Amino acid sequence: MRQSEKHDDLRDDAACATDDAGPDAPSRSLSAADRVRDAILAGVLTPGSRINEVHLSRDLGMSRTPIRAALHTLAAEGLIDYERNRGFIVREFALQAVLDAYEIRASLEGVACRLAAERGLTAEQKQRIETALRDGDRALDVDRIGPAELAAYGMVNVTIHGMLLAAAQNRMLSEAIRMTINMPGVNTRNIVPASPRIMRRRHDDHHRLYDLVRSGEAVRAELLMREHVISVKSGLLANTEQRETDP
Amino acid sequence: MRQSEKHDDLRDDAACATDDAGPDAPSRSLSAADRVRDAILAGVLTPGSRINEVHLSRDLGMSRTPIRAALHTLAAEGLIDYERNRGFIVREFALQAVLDAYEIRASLEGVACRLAAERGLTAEQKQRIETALRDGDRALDVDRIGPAELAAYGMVNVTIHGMLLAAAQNRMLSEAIRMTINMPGVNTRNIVPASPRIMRRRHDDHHRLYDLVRSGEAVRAELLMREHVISVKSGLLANTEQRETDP
DNA sequence: CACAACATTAGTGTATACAATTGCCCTTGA
DNA sequence: TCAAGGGCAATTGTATACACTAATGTTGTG
Repeated sequence: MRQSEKHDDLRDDAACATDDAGPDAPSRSLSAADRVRDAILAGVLTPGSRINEVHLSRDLGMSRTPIRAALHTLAAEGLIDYERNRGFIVREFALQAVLDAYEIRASLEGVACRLAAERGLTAEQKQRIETALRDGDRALDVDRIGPAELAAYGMVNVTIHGMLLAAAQNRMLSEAIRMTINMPGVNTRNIVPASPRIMRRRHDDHHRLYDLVRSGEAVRAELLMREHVISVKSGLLANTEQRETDP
Repeated sequence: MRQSEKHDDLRDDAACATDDAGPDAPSRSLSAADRVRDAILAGVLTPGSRINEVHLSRDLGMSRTPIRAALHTLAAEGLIDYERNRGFIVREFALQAVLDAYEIRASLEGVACRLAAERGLTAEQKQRIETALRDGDRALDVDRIGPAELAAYGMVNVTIHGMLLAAAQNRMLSEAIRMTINMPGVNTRNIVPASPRIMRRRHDDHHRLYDLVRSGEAVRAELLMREHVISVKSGLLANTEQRETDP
């Protein structure tokens, strides 16, 4: 079958999954969920294609039982669709859906930021944010922003947004935001390419957000965070349009 | 065992699950997910208690396999927690979490309303909303709002919010909003008790929301919907405080 | 040649068996 | 009396077998 070839990319990593077996090793179904999720986000499993449980179980070196559990989890997360007696299908996300996801995320992170401002930051959160802010300053204060600086700034970005989200102290909020990030095409880690000027402006937002949250200016913090995230959407949109007319 | 007694309430319905077996019958795991979800939302399965797969499978008249699939789904939905080798635990929601859920929902429904205003309503959606608006007018235009009127208004409420959400044409948004509603203590169906004056004001919001969406005033629609949902939170909060000091 | 009915096969849905882990109770010793 | 340890029961994790559904190919007929 040619469908099994689609899963070939997973097989290599499969070997290393069976060897560890440490006491804290995640259960197979959890590891399977992570593996399949990564495969979808990385584009290895192409949207619209059906997921064959037998092949997948062979490739991941486990039986169908944990596989099915993982697939049900991913279905509830919205990454794959389930049809009775037809199994699971990798969900397709239109560009419009991706753009909408930024709207949703902007709104949610805005709320998170407001709650964070109302509830305050722990000493550790403050410290980690301040460190991240300095790291960001350093990464962006160079003539040429190379891959190393980009990677560093990516971590800075994750840390700051993560700390503000943690300060909101609400799990549902975290999960909803994760939904908006866990979709093909959206990825905090892979920073959308942007000019140094825009990146510095975004990082300036981080400074201002921190100041607003720390001083408890909840409404302003919410609005700025919304704008901050939406600007990424605009950048993505411009980038996409450019890419379409480019080649 | 005393744990099995906890599931007794499920057993009665279990009988009718096995008899139908129509061609369009949902798979066991789906029906199990629905059943357990309802049980949690209805408070039959108490927060904090562990879910015993064997007992549950007996009570629902199916094997553990579809049960486990259903539980994984519910875990991804956030209704229950999963701990490796310890199984599933009904999640507890503090009052603060419930209140936060309203904030999240307000924000999300606001976005939905904005998108609906931008994207427009279909003829059918318009018609169904207009019908619902009239039904609501009729239900509230009485001297004494009794259980029948309350139930009728509940359906009106669901229809209007549902149509506006559908008009937003975004699945992730729908799913995220469902998350905020599918939690114990929050329930669109069970309208929070409110005075006739407040109910009429809320329904007036519905009229204004429809007008704004229909005329494409996206920003105003978003803001009004936010306020509309938040007001329910305030009502709930006042109600809870009153109930605590009452008896 | 087109098409429909059937046979075949691939694939999902569920049940059951067994392995592994956890939690509990009882014993034993200080 | 209490703490530590060990064994047993309960419960979860995974594998496998089988039933059932859907898809596919094949063959016979108009």
